[in-house]
Amino acid sequence: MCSESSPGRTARPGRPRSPEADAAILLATRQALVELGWSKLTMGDVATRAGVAKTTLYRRWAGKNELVVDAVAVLFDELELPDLGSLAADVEGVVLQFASILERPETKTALMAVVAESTRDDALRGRIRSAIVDRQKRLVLIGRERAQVRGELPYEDDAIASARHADLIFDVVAGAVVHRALVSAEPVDREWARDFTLLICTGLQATA
Amino acid sequence: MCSESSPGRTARPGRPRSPEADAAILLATRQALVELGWSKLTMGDVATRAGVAKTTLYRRWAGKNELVVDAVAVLFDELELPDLGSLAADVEGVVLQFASILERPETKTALMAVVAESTRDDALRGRIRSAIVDRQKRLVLIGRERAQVRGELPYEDDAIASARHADLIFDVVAGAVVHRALVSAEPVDREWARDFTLLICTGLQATA
DNA sequence: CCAGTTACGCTACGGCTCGTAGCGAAAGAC
DNA sequence: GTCTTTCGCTACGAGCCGTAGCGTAACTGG
Repeated sequence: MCSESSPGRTARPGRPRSPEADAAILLATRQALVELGWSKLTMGDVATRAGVAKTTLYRRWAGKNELVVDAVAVLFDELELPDLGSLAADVEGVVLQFASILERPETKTALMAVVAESTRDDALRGRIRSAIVDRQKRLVLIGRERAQVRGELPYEDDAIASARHADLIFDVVAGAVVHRALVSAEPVDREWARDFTLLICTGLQATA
Repeated sequence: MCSESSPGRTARPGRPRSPEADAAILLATRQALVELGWSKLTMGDVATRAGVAKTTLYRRWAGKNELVVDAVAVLFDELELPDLGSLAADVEGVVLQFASILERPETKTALMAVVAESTRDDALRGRIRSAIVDRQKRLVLIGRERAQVRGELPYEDDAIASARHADLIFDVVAGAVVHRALVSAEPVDREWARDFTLLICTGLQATA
Protein backbone atom coordinates (compact mmCIF):
# COMPACT_ATOMS: atom_id res chain seq x y z
CA MET A 1 0.00 0.00 0.00
CA CYS A 2 2.87 2.30 0.70
CA SER A 3 3.42 3.93 -2.66
CA GLU A 4 6.15 6.31 -1.61
CA SER A 5 9.56 5.50 -3.00
CA SER A 6 13.00 6.47 -1.77
CA PRO A 7 13.73 10.12 -2.64
CA GLY A 8 12.11 12.02 0.20
CA ARG A 9 8.47 12.93 -0.01
CA THR A 10 8.49 14.28 -3.57
CA ALA A 11 7.33 11.19 -5.45
CA ARG A 12 5.40 13.18 -8.00
CA PRO A 13 4.67 11.73 -11.41
CA GLY A 14 5.81 13.45 -14.57
CA ARG A 15 9.06 14.90 -15.73
CA PRO A 16 11.13 16.33 -12.85
CA ARG A 17 12.54 19.81 -12.98
CA SER A 18 16.09 20.05 -14.20
CA PRO A 19 18.54 20.95 -11.41
CA GLU A 20 21.04 21.99 -14.08
CA ALA A 21 18.57 24.59 -15.28
CA ASP A 22 18.21 25.89 -11.74
CA ALA A 23 21.92 26.31 -11.35
CA ALA A 24 22.34 27.84 -14.79
CA ILE A 25 19.58 30.36 -14.14
CA LEU A 26 20.96 31.47 -10.78
CA LEU A 27 24.44 31.78 -12.23
CA ALA A 28 23.16 33.74 -15.19
CA THR A 29 21.27 36.02 -12.83
CA ARG A 30 24.43 36.83 -10.88
CA GLN A 31 26.34 37.48 -14.09
CA ALA A 32 23.59 39.75 -15.35
CA LEU A 33 23.64 41.62 -12.03
CA VAL A 34 27.35 42.24 -12.42
CA GLU A 35 27.14 43.37 -16.02
CA LEU A 36 23.84 45.24 -16.05
CA GLY A 37 22.90 45.98 -12.46
CA TRP A 38 19.50 45.49 -10.88
CA SER A 39 17.46 47.97 -12.90
CA LYS A 40 18.60 46.85 -16.33
CA LEU A 41 18.35 43.16 -15.58
CA THR A 42 15.45 41.57 -17.44
CA MET A 43 13.91 38.14 -17.22
CA GLY A 44 14.30 37.57 -20.93
CA ASP A 45 17.99 38.37 -20.80
CA VAL A 46 18.58 35.98 -17.91
CA ALA A 47 16.75 33.24 -19.76
CA THR A 48 18.91 33.74 -22.84
CA ARG A 49 22.12 33.71 -20.79
CA ALA A 50 21.07 30.55 -19.00
CA GLY A 51 20.08 28.86 -22.25
CA VAL A 52 16.52 28.21 -21.15
CA ALA A 53 13.14 29.49 -22.21
CA LYS A 54 11.63 32.49 -20.49
CA THR A 55 8.63 30.41 -19.48
CA THR A 56 10.93 28.14 -17.50
CA LEU A 57 11.89 31.05 -15.28
CA TYR A 58 8.30 31.94 -14.56
CA ARG A 59 7.49 28.35 -13.64
CA ARG A 60 9.94 28.61 -10.71
CA TRP A 61 9.96 32.23 -9.65
CA ALA A 62 7.12 34.69 -9.45
CA GLY A 63 9.28 37.49 -10.79
CA LYS A 64 12.55 39.38 -10.74
CA ASN A 65 12.46 40.01 -7.00
CA GLU A 66 12.27 36.38 -5.94
CA LEU A 67 14.76 35.26 -8.56
CA VAL A 68 17.39 37.76 -7.49
CA VAL A 69 16.95 36.96 -3.80
CA ASP A 70 17.62 33.30 -4.47
CA ALA A 71 20.51 34.08 -6.79
CA VAL A 72 22.25 36.24 -4.22
CA ALA A 73 21.34 34.08 -1.23
CA VAL A 74 23.80 31.34 -2.13
CA LEU A 75 26.64 33.82 -1.64
CA PHE A 76 25.69 33.98 2.02
CA ASP A 77 26.23 30.26 2.45
CA GLU A 78 29.95 30.78 2.79
CA LEU A 79 29.48 32.83 5.95
CA GLU A 80 31.55 31.14 8.61
CA LEU A 81 33.16 32.53 11.71
CA PRO A 82 36.31 30.89 13.03
CA ASP A 83 36.94 31.39 16.74
CA LEU A 84 39.46 34.20 16.86
CA GLY A 85 40.00 34.03 20.60
CA SER A 86 38.38 37.21 21.84
CA LEU A 87 35.18 39.19 21.51
CA ALA A 88 36.93 42.04 19.73
CA ALA A 89 38.59 39.72 17.25
CA ASP A 90 35.30 37.97 16.57
CA VAL A 91 33.49 41.26 16.00
CA GLU A 92 36.16 42.27 13.56
CA GLY A 93 35.80 38.89 11.90
CA VAL A 94 32.05 39.26 11.50
CA VAL A 95 32.45 42.72 10.03
CA LEU A 96 34.98 41.53 7.49
CA GLN A 97 32.83 38.52 6.61
CA PHE A 98 29.84 40.75 5.91
CA ALA A 99 32.01 43.12 3.94
CA SER A 100 33.51 40.41 1.77
CA ILE A 101 30.03 39.63 0.47
CA LEU A 102 28.61 43.14 0.45
CA GLU A 103 31.44 44.49 -1.65
CA ARG A 104 30.77 42.13 -4.52
CA PRO A 105 29.10 43.95 -7.40
CA GLU A 106 26.21 41.45 -7.50
CA THR A 107 25.19 42.03 -3.92
CA LYS A 108 25.88 45.76 -3.98
CA THR A 109 23.26 46.41 -6.61
CA ALA A 110 20.82 43.68 -5.63
CA LEU A 111 20.53 43.79 -1.86
CA MET A 112 19.24 47.30 -1.40
CA ALA A 113 16.90 46.88 -4.35
CA VAL A 114 15.15 43.79 -3.03
CA VAL A 115 14.95 45.27 0.46
CA ALA A 116 13.33 48.33 -1.07
CA GLU A 117 10.81 46.10 -2.79
CA SER A 118 10.21 44.18 0.42
CA THR A 119 8.80 47.27 2.10
CA ARG A 120 5.61 46.65 0.10
CA ASP A 121 5.71 42.84 -0.09
CA ASP A 122 5.55 40.82 3.10
CA ALA A 123 6.20 37.49 1.38
CA LEU A 124 9.34 38.89 -0.19
CA ARG A 125 10.50 40.20 3.17
CA GLY A 126 10.10 36.75 4.66
CA ARG A 127 12.07 35.24 1.83
CA ILE A 128 14.88 37.73 2.34
CA ARG A 129 14.86 37.11 6.03
CA SER A 130 15.20 33.35 5.83
CA ALA A 131 17.56 33.33 2.84
CA ILE A 132 19.89 36.16 3.79
CA VAL A 133 19.27 38.01 7.04
CA ASP A 134 19.01 35.00 9.32
CA ARG A 135 22.25 33.59 7.97
CA GLN A 136 23.97 36.84 8.88
CA LYS A 137 22.36 37.02 12.27
CA ARG A 138 23.61 33.53 13.04
CA LEU A 139 27.17 34.85 13.08
CA VAL A 140 26.27 37.47 15.65
CA LEU A 141 24.59 34.88 17.85
CA ILE A 142 27.61 32.61 17.57
CA GLY A 143 29.95 35.42 18.49
CA ARG A 144 27.90 36.37 21.51
CA GLU A 145 27.72 32.82 22.77
CA ARG A 146 31.48 32.44 22.50
CA ALA A 147 31.98 35.67 24.40
CA GLN A 148 29.66 34.41 27.10
CA VAL A 149 31.64 31.18 27.39
CA ARG A 150 34.83 33.19 27.65
CA GLY A 151 33.27 35.37 30.32
CA GLU A 152 33.53 38.54 28.25
CA LEU A 153 29.76 38.90 28.17
CA PRO A 154 27.30 37.84 30.87
CA TYR A 155 24.50 35.35 30.33
CA GLU A 156 21.09 36.96 30.37
CA ASP A 157 18.25 35.30 32.25
CA ASP A 158 15.35 37.07 30.59
CA ALA A 159 14.92 35.27 27.27
CA ILE A 160 13.02 38.01 25.48
CA ALA A 161 15.36 40.73 26.68
CA SER A 162 18.23 38.59 25.53
CA ALA A 163 16.72 38.19 22.09
CA ARG A 164 16.02 41.91 21.88
CA HIS A 165 19.58 42.68 22.80
CA ALA A 166 20.86 40.33 20.11
CA ASP A 167 18.60 42.02 17.55
CA LEU A 168 19.98 45.37 18.58
CA ILE A 169 23.58 44.26 18.20
CA PHE A 170 22.79 42.72 14.84
CA ASP A 171 21.14 45.87 13.53
CA VAL A 172 24.13 47.91 14.66
CA VAL A 173 26.77 45.65 13.13
CA ALA A 174 25.00 44.80 9.89
CA GLY A 175 23.60 48.29 9.53
CA ALA A 176 26.94 49.96 9.97
CA VAL A 177 28.63 47.72 7.42
CA VAL A 178 25.84 48.15 4.89
CA HIS A 179 25.78 51.91 5.36
CA ARG A 180 29.54 52.18 5.04
CA ALA A 181 29.65 50.00 1.92
CA LEU A 182 26.55 51.16 0.07
CA VAL A 183 25.60 54.64 1.25
CA SER A 184 28.98 56.13 2.07
CA ALA A 185 30.45 53.93 -0.67
CA GLU A 186 33.75 53.62 1.17
CA PRO A 187 35.73 50.41 1.61
CA VAL A 188 35.17 48.24 4.64
CA ASP A 189 38.82 47.38 5.15
CA ARG A 190 40.71 46.04 8.13
CA GLU A 191 41.36 49.53 9.41
CA TRP A 192 37.70 50.50 9.43
CA ALA A 193 36.79 47.17 11.00
CA ARG A 194 39.30 47.82 13.77
CA ASP A 195 37.92 51.28 14.48
CA PHE A 196 34.36 49.99 14.45
CA THR A 197 35.21 47.15 16.80
CA LEU A 198 36.81 49.53 19.24
CA LEU A 199 33.75 51.77 19.16
CA ILE A 200 31.25 48.97 19.60
CA CYS A 201 33.16 47.23 22.37
CA THR A 202 34.17 50.16 24.53
CA GLY A 203 31.66 52.84 23.59
CA LEU A 204 31.81 56.42 22.44
CA GLN A 205 33.33 58.05 25.49
CA ALA A 206 36.18 55.57 25.85
CA THR A 207 37.10 55.67 22.15
CA ALA A 208 39.00 58.92 22.31
CA MET B 1 26.38 98.40 -19.48
CA CYS B 2 25.56 96.17 -16.65
CA SER B 3 22.77 94.07 -18.09
CA GLU B 4 22.25 91.83 -15.09
CA SER B 5 19.10 92.52 -13.19
CA SER B 6 18.15 91.76 -9.63
CA PRO B 7 17.19 88.08 -9.26
CA GLY B 8 20.53 86.38 -8.79
CA ARG B 9 22.49 85.28 -11.83
CA THR B 10 19.62 83.64 -13.71
CA ALA B 11 18.61 86.47 -16.01
CA ARG B 12 17.77 84.21 -18.92
CA PRO B 13 15.41 85.38 -21.62
CA GLY B 14 12.29 83.49 -22.47
CA ARG B 15 9.47 82.10 -20.40
CA PRO B 16 10.62 81.10 -16.91
CA ARG B 17 9.88 77.70 -15.49
CA SER B 18 6.82 77.51 -13.32
CA PRO B 19 7.67 77.07 -9.65
CA GLU B 20 4.12 75.87 -9.06
CA ALA B 21 4.74 73.03 -11.48
CA ASP B 22 7.90 72.10 -9.58
CA ALA B 23 6.05 71.93 -6.30
CA ALA B 24 3.10 70.07 -7.80
CA ILE B 25 5.39 67.48 -9.38
CA LEU B 26 7.35 66.82 -6.21
CA LEU B 27 4.16 66.55 -4.19
CA ALA B 28 2.62 64.21 -6.74
CA THR B 29 5.78 62.11 -6.64
CA ARG B 30 5.53 61.68 -2.89
CA GLN B 31 1.84 60.80 -3.14
CA ALA B 32 2.58 58.25 -5.83
CA LEU B 33 5.32 56.75 -3.67
CA VAL B 34 2.86 56.31 -0.83
CA GLU B 35 0.14 54.79 -2.97
CA LEU B 36 2.14 52.76 -5.45
CA GLY B 37 5.64 52.34 -4.05
CA TRP B 38 8.88 52.81 -5.93
CA SER B 39 8.61 50.04 -8.48
CA LYS B 40 5.10 50.85 -9.70
CA LEU B 41 5.66 54.57 -9.84
CA THR B 42 5.80 55.79 -13.44
CA MET B 43 6.69 59.13 -14.92
CA GLY B 44 3.42 59.32 -16.83
CA ASP B 45 1.39 58.74 -13.69
CA VAL B 46 3.25 61.45 -11.78
CA ALA B 47 2.68 63.87 -14.63
CA THR B 48 -1.04 63.17 -14.62
CA ARG B 49 -1.28 63.59 -10.84
CA ALA B 50 0.61 66.86 -10.98
CA GLY B 51 -1.53 68.14 -13.82
CA VAL B 52 1.42 68.72 -16.13
CA ALA B 53 2.62 67.15 -19.35
CA LYS B 54 5.07 64.28 -19.26
CA THR B 55 7.53 66.29 -21.31
CA THR B 56 7.63 68.88 -18.55
CA LEU B 57 9.03 66.27 -16.16
CA TYR B 58 11.75 65.26 -18.55
CA ARG B 59 12.79 68.89 -19.05
CA ARG B 60 13.70 69.06 -15.34
CA TRP B 61 14.76 65.59 -14.31
CA ALA B 62 16.74 63.03 -16.22
CA GLY B 63 14.52 60.23 -14.99
CA LYS B 64 12.76 58.53 -12.12
CA ASN B 65 15.87 58.29 -9.94
CA GLU B 66 16.64 61.99 -9.86
CA LEU B 67 13.00 62.95 -9.49
CA VAL B 68 12.46 60.72 -6.48
CA VAL B 69 15.64 61.89 -4.78
CA ASP B 70 14.51 65.49 -5.01
CA ALA B 71 10.97 64.63 -3.95
CA VAL B 72 12.16 62.84 -0.82
CA ALA B 73 14.99 65.25 -0.05
CA VAL B 74 12.67 68.00 1.13
CA LEU B 75 11.53 65.75 3.97
CA PHE B 76 15.06 65.92 5.33
CA ASP B 77 14.89 69.70 5.62
CA GLU B 78 13.01 69.42 8.88
CA LEU B 79 15.96 67.69 10.55
CA GLU B 80 16.81 69.76 13.59
CA LEU B 81 18.44 68.78 16.83
CA PRO B 82 17.59 70.73 19.97
CA ASP B 83 20.23 70.64 22.67
CA LEU B 84 18.99 68.00 25.08
CA GLY B 85 21.69 68.60 27.66
CA SER B 86 23.82 65.46 27.42
CA LEU B 87 25.54 63.29 24.86
CA ALA B 88 23.22 60.38 25.54
CA ALA B 89 20.13 62.50 25.18
CA ASP B 90 21.41 64.00 21.96
CA VAL B 91 22.18 60.57 20.50
CA GLU B 92 18.69 59.46 21.36
CA GLY B 93 17.37 62.62 19.75
CA VAL B 94 19.29 62.01 16.53
CA VAL B 95 18.03 58.45 16.35
CA LEU B 96 14.43 59.50 16.79
CA GLN B 97 14.84 62.27 14.25
CA PHE B 98 16.14 59.83 11.67
CA ALA B 99 13.40 57.37 12.51
CA SER B 100 10.63 59.93 12.18
CA ILE B 101 11.57 60.38 8.54
CA LEU B 102 12.58 56.82 7.74
CA GLU B 103 9.28 55.41 8.94
CA ARG B 104 7.22 57.41 6.49
CA PRO B 105 5.99 55.22 3.66
CA GLU B 106 7.45 57.53 1.01
CA THR B 107 10.98 57.29 2.33
CA LYS B 108 10.73 53.61 3.24
CA THR B 109 10.19 52.55 -0.33
CA ALA B 110 12.25 55.24 -2.02
CA LEU B 111 15.48 55.52 -0.05
CA MET B 112 16.78 51.99 -0.46
CA ALA B 113 15.76 51.97 -4.09
CA VAL B 114 17.68 55.08 -5.07
CA VAL B 115 20.69 53.98 -3.05
CA ALA B 116 20.59 50.69 -4.91
CA GLU B 117 20.55 52.59 -8.19
CA SER B 118 23.40 54.79 -7.02
CA THR B 119 25.75 51.82 -6.86
CA ARG B 120 25.98 52.07 -10.65
CA ASP B 121 25.56 55.82 -11.10
CA ASP B 122 28.12 58.16 -9.59
CA ALA B 123 26.17 61.30 -10.41
CA LEU B 124 23.13 59.93 -8.64
CA ARG B 125 25.23 59.04 -5.59
CA GLY B 126 26.48 62.61 -5.43
CA ARG B 127 22.96 63.92 -5.64
CA ILE B 128 21.86 61.64 -2.81
CA ARG B 129 24.84 62.65 -0.75
CA SER B 130 24.26 66.37 -0.98
CA ALA B 131 20.47 66.21 -0.82
CA ILE B 132 20.02 63.63 1.91
CA VAL B 133 23.11 62.10 3.49
CA ASP B 134 24.94 65.30 4.29
CA ARG B 135 21.88 66.73 5.99
CA GLN B 136 21.78 63.71 8.23
CA LYS B 137 25.48 63.80 8.92
CA ARG B 138 25.18 67.41 10.02
CA LEU B 139 23.20 66.30 13.05
CA VAL B 140 25.95 63.92 14.08
CA LEU B 141 28.55 66.64 13.74
CA ILE B 142 26.45 69.02 15.78
CA GLY B 143 25.97 66.45 18.49
CA ARG B 144 29.66 65.72 18.68
CA GLU B 145 30.60 69.37 18.90
CA ARG B 146 28.14 69.92 21.73
CA ALA B 147 29.56 66.93 23.57
CA GLN B 148 33.04 68.34 23.15
CA VAL B 149 31.94 71.69 24.56
CA ARG B 150 30.39 69.89 27.51
CA GLY B 151 33.59 67.93 28.04
CA GLU B 152 31.92 64.57 27.37
CA LEU B 153 34.08 63.99 24.32
CA PRO B 154 37.65 65.19 23.79
CA TYR B 155 38.72 67.46 20.96
CA GLU B 156 40.83 65.70 18.38
CA ASP B 157 43.93 67.39 16.97
CA ASP B 158 44.37 65.30 13.85
CA ALA B 159 41.85 66.71 11.40
CA ILE B 160 41.66 63.71 9.13
CA ALA B 161 41.42 61.25 12.00
CA SER B 162 38.67 63.41 13.44
CA ALA B 163 36.74 63.36 10.18
CA ARG B 164 37.20 59.61 9.87
CA HIS B 165 35.90 59.13 13.36
CA ALA B 166 32.85 61.24 12.58
CA ASP B 167 32.22 59.19 9.47
CA LEU B 168 32.41 56.04 11.53
CA ILE B 169 29.93 57.29 14.08
CA PHE B 170 27.60 58.43 11.36
CA ASP B 171 27.67 55.08 9.59
CA VAL B 172 26.95 53.32 12.86
CA VAL B 173 24.04 55.54 13.88
CA ALA B 174 22.41 55.96 10.48
CA GLY B 175 23.13 52.38 9.49
CA ALA B 176 21.61 50.95 12.63
CA VAL B 177 18.44 52.99 12.28
CA VAL B 178 18.06 52.15 8.61
CA HIS B 179 18.66 48.48 9.24
CA ARG B 180 16.20 48.36 12.09
CA ALA B 181 13.52 50.21 10.16
CA LEU B 182 13.89 48.70 6.71
CA VAL B 183 15.61 45.31 6.98
CA SER B 184 14.35 44.10 10.35
CA ALA B 185 11.16 46.08 9.73
CA GLU B 186 10.70 46.77 13.41
CA PRO B 187 9.71 50.10 14.92
CA VAL B 188 12.38 52.55 16.00
CA ASP B 189 10.61 53.65 19.16
CA ARG B 190 11.84 55.40 22.28
CA GLU B 191 12.68 52.09 23.92
CA TRP B 192 14.90 50.95 21.07
CA ALA B 193 16.52 54.37 20.89
CA ARG B 194 17.33 54.14 24.59
CA ASP B 195 18.88 50.69 24.25
CA PHE B 196 20.88 51.78 21.22
CA THR B 197 22.13 54.89 22.98
CA LEU B 198 23.30 52.86 25.94
CA LEU B 199 25.14 50.48 23.65
CA ILE B 200 26.81 53.17 21.58
CA CYS B 201 27.83 55.29 24.54
CA THR B 202 29.14 52.66 26.92
CA GLY B 203 30.00 49.76 24.63
CA LEU B 204 29.17 46.09 24.47
CA GLN B 205 30.82 44.89 27.63
CA ALA B 206 29.30 47.52 29.86
CA THR B 207 25.81 47.07 28.47
CA ALA B 208 24.99 43.98 30.51
C1' DC C 1 4.54 -1.37 -23.35
C1' DC C 2 1.30 2.20 -22.63
C1' DA C 3 -1.43 5.84 -20.70
C1' DG C 4 -1.01 9.75 -17.46
C1' DT C 5 1.39 13.66 -15.77
C1' DT C 6 4.63 17.18 -15.59
C1' DA C 7 8.58 20.00 -17.52
C1' DC C 8 10.58 22.06 -21.49
C1' DG C 9 11.50 25.03 -25.72
C1' DC C 10 9.45 27.86 -28.88
C1' DT C 11 6.42 31.37 -30.85
C1' DA C 12 3.26 34.88 -30.55
C1' DC C 13 0.55 38.18 -28.39
C1' DG C 14 -1.78 42.42 -25.85
C1' DG C 15 -0.54 45.70 -22.64
C1' DC C 16 2.26 48.87 -20.47
C1' DT C 17 6.13 52.15 -19.90
C1' DC C 18 9.84 54.58 -21.80
C1' DG C 19 11.95 58.66 -23.79
C1' DT C 20 11.62 61.67 -27.79
C1' DA C 21 9.90 64.50 -31.67
C1' DG C 22 6.95 67.85 -33.50
C1' DC C 23 3.49 71.25 -33.17
C1' DG C 24 1.05 75.64 -31.77
C1' DA C 25 0.31 78.59 -27.91
C1' DA C 26 1.74 81.13 -23.72
C1' DA C 27 4.87 84.01 -20.94
C1' DG C 28 8.55 86.78 -19.88
C1' DA C 29 13.16 89.66 -21.60
C1' DC C 30 14.86 93.14 -24.58
C1' DG D 1 7.09 93.85 -31.59
C1' DT D 2 10.59 90.30 -31.64
C1' DC D 3 13.16 86.79 -29.58
C1' DT D 4 13.62 83.02 -26.54
C1' DT D 5 12.15 79.56 -23.61
C1' DT D 6 8.50 76.85 -21.51
C1' DC D 7 4.20 74.49 -21.74
C1' DG D 8 0.46 71.14 -23.09
C1' DC D 9 -0.72 67.93 -26.34
C1' DT D 10 -0.32 64.10 -29.56
C1' DA D 11 2.00 60.53 -31.62
C1' DC D 12 5.54 57.30 -32.18
C1' DG D 13 9.14 53.24 -32.11
C1' DA D 14 11.25 50.61 -28.91
C1' DG D 15 11.61 47.44 -25.14
C1' DC D 16 9.93 44.52 -21.46
C1' DC D 17 6.23 42.09 -19.14
C1' DG D 18 3.69 37.96 -18.19
C1' DT D 19 0.79 34.49 -20.41
C1' DA D 20 -1.26 31.24 -23.76
C1' DG D 21 -0.83 27.64 -26.90
C1' DC D 22 1.58 24.05 -29.08
C1' DG D 23 4.40 19.95 -29.83
C1' DT D 24 8.02 17.36 -27.62
C1' DA D 25 10.73 15.23 -23.82
C1' DA D 26 11.16 12.81 -19.40
C1' DC D 27 9.58 10.13 -15.73
C1' DT D 28 5.79 7.24 -13.00
C1' DG D 29 2.51 3.68 -12.35
C1' DG D 30 -0.27 -0.05 -14.11
